[in-house]
Amino acid sequence: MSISRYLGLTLNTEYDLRPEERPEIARLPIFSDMDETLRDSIFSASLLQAFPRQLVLFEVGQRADFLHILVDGLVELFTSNGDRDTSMVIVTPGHSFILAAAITDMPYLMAARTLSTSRILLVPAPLLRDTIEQDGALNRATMHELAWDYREMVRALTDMKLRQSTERLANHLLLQSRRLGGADCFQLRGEKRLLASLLGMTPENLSRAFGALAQHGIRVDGLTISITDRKAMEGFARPDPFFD
Amino acid sequence: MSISRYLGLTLNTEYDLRPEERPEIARLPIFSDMDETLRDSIFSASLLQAFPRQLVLFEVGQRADFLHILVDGLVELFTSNGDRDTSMVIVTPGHSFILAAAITDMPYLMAARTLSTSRILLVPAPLLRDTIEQDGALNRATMHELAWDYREMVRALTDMKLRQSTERLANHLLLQSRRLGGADCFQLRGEKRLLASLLGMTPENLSRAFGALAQHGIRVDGLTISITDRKAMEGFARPDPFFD
DNA sequence: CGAACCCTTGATGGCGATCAAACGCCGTGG
DNA sequence: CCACGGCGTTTGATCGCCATCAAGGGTTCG
Repeated sequence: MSISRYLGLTLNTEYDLRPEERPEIARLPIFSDMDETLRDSIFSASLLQAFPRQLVLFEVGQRADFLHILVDGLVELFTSNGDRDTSMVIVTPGHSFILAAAITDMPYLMAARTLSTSRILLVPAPLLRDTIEQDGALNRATMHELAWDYREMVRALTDMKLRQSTERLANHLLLQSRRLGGADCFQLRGEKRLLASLLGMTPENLSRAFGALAQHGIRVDGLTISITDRKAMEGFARPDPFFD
Repeated sequence: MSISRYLGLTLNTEYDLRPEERPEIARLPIFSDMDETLRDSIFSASLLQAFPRQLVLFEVGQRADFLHILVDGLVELFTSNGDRDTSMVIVTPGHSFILAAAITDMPYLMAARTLSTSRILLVPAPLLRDTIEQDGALNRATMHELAWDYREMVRALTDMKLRQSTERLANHLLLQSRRLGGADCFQLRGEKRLLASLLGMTPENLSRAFGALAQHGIRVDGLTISITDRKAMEGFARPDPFFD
């Protein structure tokens, strides 16, 4: 099976997983606890591919022939409605994507594009489904990842339904800070227009929302965010203790 | 283990699963293909409970001790933000709910209440997790249900981000019609205010949206919906071929 | 019969989208 | 090296969708 044919183009960055690369991939959460023999058989049938930035990996509606696992780089999952489109998830290294489609053998509900140069492991979906049934650890890991993705979607939907845009931004920033161990200063990954789309707003309003948060303990300089008054920030954002 | 203690109240409708009820439950999609011995051991440890309508089953943040499976009735999953709340999912008979929380052993992200008198099977979460690892069919069924729930969430989120309220209503009605085999006339389940909350709008605007759809081939009489001009309806709603 | 409660309809206001223009940054090409 | 053009961001002005507030009609239930 050729990935080039699957993608409809030829890239010289396509190759089978090399032996020296396997340990790095094997440490990913989804594979780390599984049986070594089965893991090797998955790796032998998988392909590690490097993609340039801004490349569309697949479109909505295609069949999910491969589970995608982002080894490094950055990937955006997005959907469109004809005229308008919106980004749904930002995939960070070490995470799989379109797991639900690969497991149920159904068409993608989201399209994917690389935001930066990315290396992606492509695991044939039928092999994944077979191996899941033979290996309890892989099974658990897959289930957990899927459950986690589900919870992220629940959170994004409640965010969209219950909060207005500036509150969404505030909570997003607090969450980013928390994920970096409570850092008061950090960098946004990617352009602001991407963040705007992720939060369900326009770039113009994101800009205004950043301005409004200056009153609540946030300073912005380009892509670097500083939380100057965490108390004020939390008072404005009212993060949910179970979600955020 | 007492469900009454778990719920913090005593109801005379609590009992272990009776032998004559097992065949009915065993036909549910999640159990239908699994090993009979394991299924019986699950049933022996589970409880079938009847709840009156408008009862809150659990709140956000509680630990997921049981997987819930709705045998009959109607259940709403909802979240709140302190002052405001919104309904996230309507659970119909034959489906499990809070599967993600039960599998990952994490707190509920959504609360649940019965919309009508409901019978619910309560499966201890640890037993579920153990049995999933022993039974491939249950494993597959669980994974599929979880993946399906995920896809429903993706759909709801894109709906909220890309469409305005009247379009969401129109597509919801078309989808209901499709799920009933293309019926041109059907009944809404539950009150309209519930539908409004599910679609992320106020009851007032839902009413106005129904009025606006009169121009596009919809007639409403109480809870009965008639699609009088399907072409016009689809022209207005522009359903996505992969989502809707 | 009255009291809730839901649904509807109208009036008003606010949040956020759209349109428009200017600024800064960075690439290329003269 | 500088001029130019493209693109992302910012800021301002305006418009539209939708929430809110308010009131009236219908139904259900005590």
